[in-house]
Amino acid sequence: MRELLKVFKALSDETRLRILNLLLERECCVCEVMQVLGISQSRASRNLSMLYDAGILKLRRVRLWAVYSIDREGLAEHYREIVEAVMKGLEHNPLAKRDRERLRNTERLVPDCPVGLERRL
Amino acid sequence: MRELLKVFKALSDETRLRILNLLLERECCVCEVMQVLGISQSRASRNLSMLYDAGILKLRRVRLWAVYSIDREGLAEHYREIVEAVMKGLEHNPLAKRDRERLRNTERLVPDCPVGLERRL
DNA sequence: TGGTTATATGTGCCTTTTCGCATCTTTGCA
DNA sequence: TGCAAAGATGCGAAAAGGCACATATAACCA
Repeated sequence: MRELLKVFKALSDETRLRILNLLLERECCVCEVMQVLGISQSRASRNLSMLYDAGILKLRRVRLWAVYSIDREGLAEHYREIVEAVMKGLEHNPLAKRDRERLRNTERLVPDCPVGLERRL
Repeated sequence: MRELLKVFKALSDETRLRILNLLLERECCVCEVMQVLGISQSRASRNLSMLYDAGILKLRRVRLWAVYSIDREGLAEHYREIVEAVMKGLEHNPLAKRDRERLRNTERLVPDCPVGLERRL
């Protein structure tokens, strides 16, 4: 019960749904999330942590970066279905579409250098 | 996005997960929920309303009773999958099992008379 | 070693959620 | 018509959640 609750609580926040929406496209580091969504660094970091603590994300460290992605292998099957439901639910949402587009227009930060990211956004 | 958020918010509360757990067994009226879970009338009513407002439940009125059940037909497919995930997630949970058992030991209230319910609980 | 960058976290403030209690509404029945 | 039972709801208090800001930590590099 506690585990299930943690997952649902993790998913009942707009910021975190927007983050998950990005990660459904591809893995992201904290600063990509923060810049694509236009939110503060602490906000991005903390919300990613919450999704991580709920077991939805996994973390890979590359040099200075913390690269988060959806933990499809680690997730129990029924949780994976919940994540799929998020994808379907956000497929046609305008804000989610815009976020995905902004992410696509952002050059990969990891494992390469973030030079110039500021300028592009 | 708002719709999805509403569903997840509806599911991120222990009381409401316990209610959903009961309704996965069978339809219930407010006073059954309240007595099986051992919670106040206003709490049962309000939490059922929240699940209803999120589109997860449907309502049928029988005489004085408000009989709630999971709205499997009305739910979009991906939401139905979320509800299934709740079922799988609570299958082996001790509290959820105990609740289901208490519900099974409760004689149907609707459409018959609730006489003696107090005594049995 | 010292500075820079990416991320994590402590703190305080504000908003939202949840609940009990009391009250109101509706329905059914005498 | 009047009473009783089931459910809904207004309200205030307590708890939980989310954020910005400041600061800490850790990795990398000159």
